[in-house]
Amino acid sequence: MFSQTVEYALRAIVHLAQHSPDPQKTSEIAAATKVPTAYLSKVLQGLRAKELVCLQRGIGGGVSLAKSPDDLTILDVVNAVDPIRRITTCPLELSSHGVRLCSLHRRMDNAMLAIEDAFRSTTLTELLQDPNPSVPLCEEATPGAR
Amino acid sequence: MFSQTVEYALRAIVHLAQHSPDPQKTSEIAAATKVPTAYLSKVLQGLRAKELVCLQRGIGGGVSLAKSPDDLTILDVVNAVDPIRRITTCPLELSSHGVRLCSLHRRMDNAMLAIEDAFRSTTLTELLQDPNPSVPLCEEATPGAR
DNA sequence: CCTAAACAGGATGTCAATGTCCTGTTTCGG
DNA sequence: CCGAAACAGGACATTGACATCCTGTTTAGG
Repeated sequence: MFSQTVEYALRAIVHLAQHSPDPQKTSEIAAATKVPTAYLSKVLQGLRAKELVCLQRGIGGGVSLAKSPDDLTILDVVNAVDPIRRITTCPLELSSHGVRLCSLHRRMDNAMLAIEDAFRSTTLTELLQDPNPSVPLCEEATPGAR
Repeated sequence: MFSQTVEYALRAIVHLAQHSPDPQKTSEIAAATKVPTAYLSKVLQGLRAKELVCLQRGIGGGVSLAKSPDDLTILDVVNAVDPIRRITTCPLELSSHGVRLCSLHRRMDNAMLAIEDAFRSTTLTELLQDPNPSVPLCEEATPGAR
């Protein structure tokens, strides 16, 4: 349903948000998010192209969010790497369907609209503040030990 | 978002439902739905494996629905050819997340759940009875003007 | 029983997504 | 200025989705 690249991009952005505004090295993100380092590098370049992250070369460099976690939604990330393709015209190219989708494609597009809306309404900050015992990307502290 | 194969399968099923219970030849379905004939054949074989359609060889043969359009949902078709993969365990394999997904994956799974529910609640009969000026797969009659 | 109709299914081709590797370029700190 | 750190990006490998082609098998009907 969602591409692997979307999953990777979201993990990376979440990791960055957790450490915002400190820059993180690609290798650090890769290790923390269990994403192949070399591939993550490509994914991050895609995020930079959409100006979601800043990439800084050289010693002390790394990756940082280009905008506040308050202003960054899940949809921003998804659309940056693998845009949700809404159905805007009849896939069969029936001219009379044009903008007025038939019941089948109307329902399929409604499904995608629902996802778009859900993702647009969730910011990174909300994700991290979610009262959920499992913190994104993080193993829970083991109660007894540690 | 949805694979091409899902799109093709839905078109074929809709076409069959429109002509139910008469069997249709694969080539007829292909022409009506604008799906490559040889590929449609494979897709239909997948639908047969899930017992959604019956395939009959020889003269007078063809493809027919294996169940009533009343009992056939969009979800049945989607899951037959390209199942919606819900997120049931942490993709990072964090043991403490296990069944209790973190906020990120919880939201992603909720999105897929919403689609599942929407598709499960729509039968083929409902699709065809939808008060929509555009009939699935069919070009509208051109009424002189407009 | 023979033949044409119609599906069955293996072989093969193409392409984009995913993933790896290696070398180049930039940048900071000393 | 020099060198190590860190990203940049091209080349390449792998895999599965999508698609085509061709031959085989089944079946109804004359």
